[in-house]
Amino acid sequence: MTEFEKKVLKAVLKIPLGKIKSYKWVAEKVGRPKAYRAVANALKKNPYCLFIPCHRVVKSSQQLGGYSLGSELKSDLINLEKKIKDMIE
DNA sequence: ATCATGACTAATG
DNA sequence: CCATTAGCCATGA
Repeated sequence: MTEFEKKVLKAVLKIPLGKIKSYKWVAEKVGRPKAYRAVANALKKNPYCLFIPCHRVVKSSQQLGGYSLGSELKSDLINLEKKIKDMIE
């Protein structure tokens, strides 16, 4: 595991329930505003889906990006979390 | 050191 | 809205 990857994962862990952030946002968070592409690589390499909410990371245009376990699952998870959030509030 | 590879982005036609 | 283009960067071979 490289330092860069750790930083990325840490940043992703901070994304709150029901919210989504862009790859660019993560890149800036780790101090490398232009490494959004590398960020995508890191997420792809570390499918710790149970602990790292990588499904909350989408494209900058709010468009659903990719997902190692299938983009449909990704959107499902996003909607699910949204419901959970509303339910709790 | 060099090269190819993306879950990308922004700009342009 | 869709296609193309150039820029960008960590990572592995």
